[in-house]
Amino acid sequence: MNDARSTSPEQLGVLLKDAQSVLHQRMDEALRPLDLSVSQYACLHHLHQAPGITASELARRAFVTRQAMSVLLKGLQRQGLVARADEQGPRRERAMTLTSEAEEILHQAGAAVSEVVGLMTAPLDQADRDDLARLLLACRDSLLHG
Amino acid sequence: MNDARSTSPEQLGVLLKDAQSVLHQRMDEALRPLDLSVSQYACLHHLHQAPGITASELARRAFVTRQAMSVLLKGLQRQGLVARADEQGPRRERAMTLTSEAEEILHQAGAAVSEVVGLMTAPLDQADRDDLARLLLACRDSLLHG
DNA sequence: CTTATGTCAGTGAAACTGATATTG
DNA sequence: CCAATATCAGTTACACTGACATAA
Repeated sequence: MNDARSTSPEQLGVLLKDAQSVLHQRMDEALRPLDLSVSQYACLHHLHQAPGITASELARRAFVTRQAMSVLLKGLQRQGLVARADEQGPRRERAMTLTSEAEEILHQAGAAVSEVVGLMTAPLDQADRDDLARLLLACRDSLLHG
Repeated sequence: MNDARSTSPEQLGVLLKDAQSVLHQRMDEALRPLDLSVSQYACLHHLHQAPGITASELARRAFVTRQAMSVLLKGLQRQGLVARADEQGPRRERAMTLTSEAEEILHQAGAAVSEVVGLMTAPLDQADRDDLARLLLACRDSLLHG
C-alpha cells in the first residue's frame, strides 16, 4: 500500500481543476470592469508577447482551434483592440497586432491579474512560487510531448 | 529589481491555465469512450466521495451555480448514472446518489484519468507530486478565503 | 499532391442571470 | 421575514466538427 498521505492521481487532477476554476472566477471579476473576458485577456497577452503572429499561431498557443480563436479575434476587432494586417504573408497569413488602445487596457488588465495571482500566491514564499511554476511547466510539457 | 529568473504573477496564471487546458483535453479524450464529459466525471467523482449530498452542495464543490449543476445532473439522470431520492429532506433537499452502473463506469473512468495524470506527472518524483498538491491546495484556498 | 491558413456554417455543452415556489 | 433548496426560462460566451477556397 502507498503512504496514506501521498497524493492520488485523481486527486491531483481535481486539485488542478479546482485551482484553475477559482482563479478563472477571480480573474473574471477583476477583468469585468475593463470589459474583458479571461479568454480575451489571454489572447491579448499572447499577442503582446509575440506581436504580429497569425490567428492560427495564436490558436495553438491558447490550445484552441483556429475557428474558435477567429471568433474571439472578431470580437476583439469589433472592440478596436486588435488589427489585421492588410497584406497577406507567405501562406495567406495575416499578422495580428494590438492597437495602442489595447496596449493601454492590457496594462491595466495585467495589474488587475497580478493582484489576483498575488492573492493566490500570498501564502507562498518565492521558492514555492518558482517550484509551482516549474512543476506546472513540467506537467504541461509532459502532456504535450510525453 | 527582481531576479530575472523568478516567475512573474501573470506568467504563473497563464501556466496554471495552460496546464489545466491540456489536462482537460487529454481527460476528454480518455473519457470519450465511456461517454463521459470531464464535467460529468467530476460530478460523479464528487458524488462518489460524498454520497447522498444535495445538488446545491455538489454545485458548491464544483464551483458552479446550482442551475448549471442541475443541467449536468439531468443529463446524468437521463443516462441512468444518478438517482434522486424520492423523499425530501429538511429544506426540500433531495439526496443524489450514484447508480450501481455509475459506480462501475466511474471505476473505469478513474483508471483512465489516473493514466492521464500519470503521464502528466511522469517527470516528477513523489516529493514533487506532493509539493504540487500542497501548492495547488494553498492557491485554491487562498483565493477562496484569502 | 500535400500542407497550412483563413473562413463560413452549424452544433453543442456548459456556464450565467433572473424569477418563482417551497420549506424550515 | 429570512435563508436555503429546487426549478423554469432565457441568454451567452466559447468551444467543437465539417467543408471549402486559397496559396506555397
